[in-house]
Amino acid sequence: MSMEEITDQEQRRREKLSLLRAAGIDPYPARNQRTHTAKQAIAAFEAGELAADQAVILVGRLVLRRVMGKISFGHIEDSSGRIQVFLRRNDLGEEAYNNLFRKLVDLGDFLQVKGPIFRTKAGEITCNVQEIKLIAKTLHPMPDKWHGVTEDETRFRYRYLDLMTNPDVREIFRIRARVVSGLREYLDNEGFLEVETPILQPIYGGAAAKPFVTHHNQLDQTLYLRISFELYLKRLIVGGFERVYEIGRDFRNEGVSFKHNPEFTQLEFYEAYTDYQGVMRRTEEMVAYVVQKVHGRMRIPYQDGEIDFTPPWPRLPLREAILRASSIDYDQYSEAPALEAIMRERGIEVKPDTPRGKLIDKLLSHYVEPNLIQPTFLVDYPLDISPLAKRSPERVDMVERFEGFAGGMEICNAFSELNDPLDQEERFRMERAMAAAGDEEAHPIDDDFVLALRFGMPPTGGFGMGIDRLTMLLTNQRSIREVILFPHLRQK
RNA sequence: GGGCCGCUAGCUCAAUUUGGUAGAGCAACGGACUUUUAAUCCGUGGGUUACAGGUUCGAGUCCUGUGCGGCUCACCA
Repeated sequence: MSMEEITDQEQRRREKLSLLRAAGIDPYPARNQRTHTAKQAIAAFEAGELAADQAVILVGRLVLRRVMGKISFGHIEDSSGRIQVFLRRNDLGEEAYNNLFRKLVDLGDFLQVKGPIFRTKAGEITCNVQEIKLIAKTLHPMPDKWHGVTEDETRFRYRYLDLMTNPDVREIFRIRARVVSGLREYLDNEGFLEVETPILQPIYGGAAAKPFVTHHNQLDQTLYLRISFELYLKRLIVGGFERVYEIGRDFRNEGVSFKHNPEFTQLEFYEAYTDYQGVMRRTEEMVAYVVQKVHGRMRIPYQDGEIDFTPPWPRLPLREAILRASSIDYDQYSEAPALEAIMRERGIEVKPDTPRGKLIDKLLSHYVEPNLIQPTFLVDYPLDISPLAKRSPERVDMVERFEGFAGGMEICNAFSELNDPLDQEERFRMERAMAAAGDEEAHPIDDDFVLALRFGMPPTGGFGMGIDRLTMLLTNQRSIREVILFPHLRQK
């Protein structure tokens, strides 16, 4: 789309702008009037609340126009919807009808119209316009009135055009807002305190990811955009809040794909005096609450099928899930090289010297994740990819952790939080060893966080969920770009 | 980062199997039209075919490179 050059069509609109000004009409007046939205006017008419000669004042964008000589029909659109307008030269006069509406008003312009509501012969509820006022002139021609814009690049880069012409897209973002408010409502009702923690962090942590790096000029300090909220929220549990949550943006300096955007919205909550089992129950209850609030039912369409969010969701040990899907029992391969070898035999690309936990994670995403369409919890994860989770009492190499899946995607991750400061210190040392061995996503040591744990943190369950992915599920979208208003794109 | 696909008028799309004057609908402009529904009818203008090279008498079409986008693999959530 060319935004740089002035096309002949835009040139004509600019000429109209001059003609309007010459006629003493302000094309961008500061004020307008309005008595009803389009939807309110239609509802009031249908309810018989409007007298036959009672004028309403409507505003909106002119989106369709049918000029038939001395009468015209059109549709104006506001955020509540569209309403038909009917204009007659005999009512409006030559000046307003011919010189303004027919000659100087274009599709896309914002209008204020005043007149009574009636029903046409064809049965459409319509405003019989007696007065018309231009309240904002557009200069660029609008997208096709029927097809709108369809090319993804145009839709994302100029999202306003997408929203302007595609009602389904507007609906996605209305649902997204209800998802977020539903989560807040659930957590607020359960006594969770909403908090805000630093986005600019001197030490990043709480996830395995590469950060964005920035710099504070005056303090001459390196800062990282957060990759999670975890370590700060746990400090608040140490401080005595028992239930806290944050909804906000995380930043990860990694690849972009249909399910990854460099910045994405995350919900994390931490709850003292519970464990990962308690968090699992809360997760299915919370998601079910949101699904019910957004859709009014538990079964919703997704891709070719349906997803049923009715709790309880199946719990399946990670080892068993992988065993079933691949017939590989990773407990039979206690050393990474052996596991690596069998994976190579199966034709899975594996980098040499990948740690065992990462191999298991790869088995999960390769064999299991795409097939987990119905909500499912996988439980009991390897310790070496979970440096902040509490050890399983039964096995030293496992932690009390689960991930939730639906629609073939991971949507959440949670565990019994590690609150043993000395164990945490040791885990950080293991991460440092991995970093030394070349793992760019190894968790950096955070001594300040360990200090907080030394002051004592109660047993705590913690949880994180990608809001974008939950929204994908609840709006039946296959790409994260469809649920982020301005997804990341390369500069043109 | 690798592989595959795409980019044509303001918008949506065409353009005979290596090639022969780049078209349509909507939108715009001029005209007709007092109950239309993506109004209809008559007429007119609008293009550096993403960009840069190359092959050819001749390139939207074939070749090479670049940019942007999509899918996919790798990486990840």
